[in-house]
Amino acid sequence: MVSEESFDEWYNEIVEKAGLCDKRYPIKGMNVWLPYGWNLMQNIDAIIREEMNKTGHDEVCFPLLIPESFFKREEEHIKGFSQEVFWVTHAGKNELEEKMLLRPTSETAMYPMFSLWIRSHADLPLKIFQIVNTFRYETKMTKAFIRVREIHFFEAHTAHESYEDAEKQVREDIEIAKRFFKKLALPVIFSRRPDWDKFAGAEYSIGIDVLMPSLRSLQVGSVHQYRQNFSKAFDIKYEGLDGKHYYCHQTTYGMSERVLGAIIGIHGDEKGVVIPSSIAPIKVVIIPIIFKGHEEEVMQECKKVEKELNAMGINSMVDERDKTPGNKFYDWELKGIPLRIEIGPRDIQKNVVIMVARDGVRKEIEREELKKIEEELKEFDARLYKKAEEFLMKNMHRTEKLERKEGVIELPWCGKEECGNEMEERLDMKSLGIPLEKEEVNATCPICGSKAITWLRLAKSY
RNA sequence: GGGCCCGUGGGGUAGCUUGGCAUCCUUCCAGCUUGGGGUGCUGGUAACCCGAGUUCAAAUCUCGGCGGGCCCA
Repeated sequence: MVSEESFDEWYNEIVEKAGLCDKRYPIKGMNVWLPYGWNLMQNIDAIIREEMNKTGHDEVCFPLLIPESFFKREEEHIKGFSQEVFWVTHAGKNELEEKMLLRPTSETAMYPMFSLWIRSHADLPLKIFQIVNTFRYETKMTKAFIRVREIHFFEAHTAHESYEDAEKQVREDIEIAKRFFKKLALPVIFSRRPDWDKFAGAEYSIGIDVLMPSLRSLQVGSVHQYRQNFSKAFDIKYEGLDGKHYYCHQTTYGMSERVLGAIIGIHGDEKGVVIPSSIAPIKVVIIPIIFKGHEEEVMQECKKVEKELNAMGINSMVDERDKTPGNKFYDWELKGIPLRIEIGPRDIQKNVVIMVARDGVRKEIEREELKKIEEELKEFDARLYKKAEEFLMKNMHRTEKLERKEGVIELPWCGKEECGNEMEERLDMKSLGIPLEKEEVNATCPICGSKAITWLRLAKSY
């Protein structure tokens, strides 16, 4: 893992060096996705798409533009976003009769349509999602994948008959998130955000955070319970079994390319990024070790191995470029390909291949036992997760005294906003929120001294 | 919201104080050579963020814009 001090500089360089994005596009916070980076993002999307399909969500795609009148319907929501929306005010030279905005998120685009779609309890639950770009005019410093103005956004929206149904959805979202982040070898923390930091318009919000090597937390996802806040504003009603009309209960679940930012940050090292096999476009790269007089023989063997691996469903590629092997090693390590196989004349003679994992594990594998590679990929992912989890555990501190520490701190909290704010101020940290599982706290709030009712997590965050 | 620093070939830089032919490394392209951790040699392509001002003359000085980075609230 990259050291705390050098992390930010390392990150800024590596995203370009590894071919993930090009930051030279001249609009702040809008970068070009390069083929490799986009490929990774698509593979991440494919995992969440699969989870959505498994849990009965249908994919949709809403228009990018939202009329001003839609956007203005929910008061809290506007307050939260009005400072950062991009407006479309003209068509050619003519001013528009009604301004339109680029969606900063899609509640206000979707919910007027929900109101048309939902008629009776038989239409519920409604579970949809989309993966689209959203726009937020960030004034702070931007950072590739972590703080951008055009966001590659996944958002799931659901509508339910009752609060309890919506609560079930929240629990399902958490389970989806657990499976999702596990596949990416990312250990995450779920926290119920304090009220002063919840999503604009939500009843409550659950934040999903990771801890970056800089010991700052990064929010990589969120689940919101809206209760009837939006359905009342957007008139989303259904007819119940009793013939009466009720407002729906709603939830959302959102994530963005920050997930990729987290993968880069948490798994990466001095050599470059490290990609878990679950999303690696190429899982095994084969490097021919050519010597004069053996060119044909080595290349043919490499291609045979490539073909066999691909037949097993393991995406593989022979690097045929006219470069020296060492050069190729550095190249693929920079890009974070999980496994490398080296084949030279010596190996052909011994009937083996040399396998080197991106994290340094090196093995000789019998030519007949290539299928072991599948297992090696799984073990590689498992090692990534374990290492990241150890880092997180090492840097989560539960303490009863108000003292500055790096990473994530959990302090006993009485639940009062003023005490939470003072903790933030005195520690120079932000609240992540409280643990989802209730537990007894036998301690007192370090600010006011009254009995604590929960733990409050704090961290410096991105 | 407030403050500070920076912008020179694709990437990294020197030059800026004291205005006058733009330095070096790397990448890239061609050829030969080499090939189990950045092979060597030869040749080549390629840059002063944008706009205005001062001046005989601006990468260099002044102002504005855009972009990048850092710190504080």
